[in-house]
Amino acid sequence: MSIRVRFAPSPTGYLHIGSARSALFNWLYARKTGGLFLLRIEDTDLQRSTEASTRSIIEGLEWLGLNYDEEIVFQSDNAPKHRAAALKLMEEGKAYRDFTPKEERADATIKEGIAERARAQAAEGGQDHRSNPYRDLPKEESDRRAAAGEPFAVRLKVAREGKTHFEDAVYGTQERDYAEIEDLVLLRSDGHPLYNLSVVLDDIEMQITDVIRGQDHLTNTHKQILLYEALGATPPRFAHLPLILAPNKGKLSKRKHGEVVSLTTYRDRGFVPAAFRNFLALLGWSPDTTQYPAQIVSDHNAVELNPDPKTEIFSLEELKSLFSLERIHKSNAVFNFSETDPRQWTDAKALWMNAEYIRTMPLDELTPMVKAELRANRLWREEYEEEERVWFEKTVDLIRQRFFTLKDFSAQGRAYFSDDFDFDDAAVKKNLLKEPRLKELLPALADRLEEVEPFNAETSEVALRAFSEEVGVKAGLLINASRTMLTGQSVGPSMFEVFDVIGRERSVQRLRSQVPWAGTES
RNA sequence: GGGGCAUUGGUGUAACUGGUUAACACGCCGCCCUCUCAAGGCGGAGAGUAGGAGUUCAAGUCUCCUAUGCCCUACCA
Repeated sequence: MSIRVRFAPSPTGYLHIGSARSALFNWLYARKTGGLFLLRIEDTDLQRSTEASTRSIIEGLEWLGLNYDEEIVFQSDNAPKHRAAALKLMEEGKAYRDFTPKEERADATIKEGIAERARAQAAEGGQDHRSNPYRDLPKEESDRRAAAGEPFAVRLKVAREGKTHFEDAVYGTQERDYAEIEDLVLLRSDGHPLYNLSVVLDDIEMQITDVIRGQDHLTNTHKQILLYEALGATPPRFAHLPLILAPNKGKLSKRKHGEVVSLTTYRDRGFVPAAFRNFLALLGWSPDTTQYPAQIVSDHNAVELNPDPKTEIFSLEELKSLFSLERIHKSNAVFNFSETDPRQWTDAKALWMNAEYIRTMPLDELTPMVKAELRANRLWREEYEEEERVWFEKTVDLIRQRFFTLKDFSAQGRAYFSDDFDFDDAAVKKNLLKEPRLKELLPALADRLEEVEPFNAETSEVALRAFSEEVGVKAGLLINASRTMLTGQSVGPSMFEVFDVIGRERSVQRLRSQVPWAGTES
């Protein structure tokens, strides 16, 4: 039977990077095995589910390049079936009506409530999960009370003796005594089916063969196994993924950590999808490096692996071919970032990887992203597409070497695409104001450059060096001053390459500008 | 309170069925290159594998205990 896996997020907010990684692992597994990757939106919590979240989840998957097969399943559509299944279990004597009045509890105190109740039970001489008074209520009485309109929840009747077990692809053999599992609620008293029931039923219906999900569901799995058994279905294989934690090893949540946990943040802050995907893949999984530089077959295509055993840069094809459930880790991974240092707003390795992709990826894959970035900042000109395409690509290729995100193209890179750019104060101070003569030297340099023919990196260098010798100043002085005049910054590519790309006309014009000196006269 | 899972430099990870001075990537520091900043090259600091006990000729790898963290324990998902 061919592999069928699913990604089943609940649309109660942005797509969390941990969920994104679950999606990625599912996708990789499906693509590697030639199986199918399905999407199911678990929108059974009507209050919290929003259409906007659903959209953002789909967008996020698309951004990461994780295409799904078949139609999206909305779990809420299946609620009637889930209800019917629960009722059927009841008829078969595998579930029962619980007429205990519903206990209302505030979300905030729920954890305390659980612990408190457990402690109380322990004090009474041990917890007995089979002590529900309605568990063995005669059928006639149960039916009568239900018919009379008394509200009830439906609970699974867990056997008194026995154990559940399953083999987790990551965590190994898992076993749990029935005594430790309560008679879980299948249907709320308002008839609403609950999570464990819905998941199991949907996974059966979608013929899921492998459930790959967060480790937070590891213990829930035992309950689900019980349901598979009650329903007479074969459980799928399970693979639980380690969690992604915050730097303090605590839970990574939007409430506490803000936008770093949201996948869309990475899109909005200039990440290349392939880079972030690559980074996520290495959180909780690592390839079997002993296989390099072997050629592996995936999707029936031979994939040439990067022969460098030290690299952690993997293309999608490489990830697909290298991925295996066996090499997923058991321990949680820390997502390292600083909440106070803006330069470390996200994991340093992710940032490095993004820079690595930006400077090494094929130019024709990068330019569309740069185009989108420039366009969003009104820096894009249609000429870049046609008559100035060569210039555009040359410029992108030049400046990408020291950029970290796509945002840099419109920020630090602004001066290459527009005459309207800002001067960095520190740069002006360091490269221009320190030497008063520059105010006259730079326009003079402009005069020289105007005569150079042709105008390019080599000729501008010759001209500048000759000029510096003539006037008796170090070439570096003029070079650094020029950089600031032409780009507003103190750092950037080799100055002569910059001259070349900015062009004679704009270079000369900017060198003659008095703007940086304006207002500095004492 | 009960149960489950985990624990290798700051972070991500490696280390075949126990076998030389615990490896790599990111980060950090230094040197080289140099017009700046990156990149690149070279080098360095940083863990004796959470702690303890045991098994063994030999333990990061096996066993037990402790600690810590995370998850579950809900008519949430």
